[in-house]
Amino acid sequence: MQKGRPREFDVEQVLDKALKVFWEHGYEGASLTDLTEAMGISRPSLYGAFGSKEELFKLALERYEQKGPGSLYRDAIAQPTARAVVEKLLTGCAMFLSDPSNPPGCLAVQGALSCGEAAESIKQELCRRRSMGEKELRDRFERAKAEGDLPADADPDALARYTMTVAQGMAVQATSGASREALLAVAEMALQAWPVAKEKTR
Amino acid sequence: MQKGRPREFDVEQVLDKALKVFWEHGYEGASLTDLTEAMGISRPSLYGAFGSKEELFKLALERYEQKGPGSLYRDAIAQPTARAVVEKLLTGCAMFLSDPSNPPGCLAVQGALSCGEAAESIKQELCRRRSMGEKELRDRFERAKAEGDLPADADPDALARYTMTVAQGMAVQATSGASREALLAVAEMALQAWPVAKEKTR
DNA sequence: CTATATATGTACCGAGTGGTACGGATATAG
DNA sequence: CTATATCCGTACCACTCGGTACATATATAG
Repeated sequence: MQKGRPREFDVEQVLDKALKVFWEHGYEGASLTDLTEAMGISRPSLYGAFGSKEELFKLALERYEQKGPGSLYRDAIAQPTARAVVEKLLTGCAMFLSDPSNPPGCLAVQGALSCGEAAESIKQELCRRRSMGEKELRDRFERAKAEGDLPADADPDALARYTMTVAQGMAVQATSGASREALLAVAEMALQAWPVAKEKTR
Repeated sequence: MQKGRPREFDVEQVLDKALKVFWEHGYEGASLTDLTEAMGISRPSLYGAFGSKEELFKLALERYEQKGPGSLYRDAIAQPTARAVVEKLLTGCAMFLSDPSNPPGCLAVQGALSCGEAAESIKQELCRRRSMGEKELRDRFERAKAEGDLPADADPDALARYTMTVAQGMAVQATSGASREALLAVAEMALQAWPVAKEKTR
């Protein structure tokens, strides 16, 4: 066992509280006072356990992706067809973004979409994560194209970007108060744009 | 003519500078120091001419909508068919969001998507403006439906929300560095989802 | 000219920011 | 027990935030 006085709080538990605050107010909008009050610990305890506000945010972000988008993307990409991938992803987004047990919207979108100089690195980190998601989709669509599951003239790059655009737009909508039904309707509507494989058109 | 010492700067000119700063860094991310330096005036001059940071932002926002989205929406809604409306709107968004003479992205989306308590009223104001845009679209689509330009089973509400979702997603993409070509491709892709009038399907 | 009204620059305000020094409390190791 | 290591709470740091008091400069009105 560890030497010295043991900490009086559960790290993952207070990290969840911090995540919620960042989720609601973004990186810059969440002050240390907001955070420590929600987490129920003092500032020195926070710094002792997490290092800095920036590191705390990154840990909260990892926890966020682990709980939400991570499994969502994994499940989606595992679907047998490109269309099913997008269907799963967009309906999953609709559900997740409007989950009443979470703040509305997406941390990776609204966490630091625009910010002051101090948060520039956070902004770029979030941007990087979003483009990683886009890349995963693109790779999946490349494969679908090779498997004949997408038309030969399909553009995996454009399809991935379109899908991410809809997902990110849904995040903005959710933050603005859109209902779950509304988001699901958007997901369904977005799917109408999906190209059909050649076998089906012939 | 006005009595007293005349101001030594052009109000609209410095307002444009302020707009640019808000556009790049959002409401909270733009400090008074950032603003006054960009505008080339002192703090008391700023307060004398604009009242407060919040009022300055609202004036900049009006100027923003006047220069950009305002005419864009007007032109789009004036199109003869619902499909043409959306085509005009989304391609217009793609062009505007990636206009190299402006900061990338959309002030109404990224200006205060999430924020601290202090900016809550700004956040809600932007939210209100976005939903006004959505309402304009919905009304236009209602009309299109009545005119037989949209199928009888079309859902103007869902169509408007879908269109706004894509537009807002494009704003996030633009902020993240998406190129003009990429945004135009998204707009084109999004149009594939558009329902065709019954005459054409029969 | 004087009186008045507005703008400007300097220098400042209180409040809040992220972050920490330090002493006392609480655990294990010997 | 003592020694050591870690944690906690108070109280504080320098800095930045949005906003302003005040004296001075510059215009018009009479």
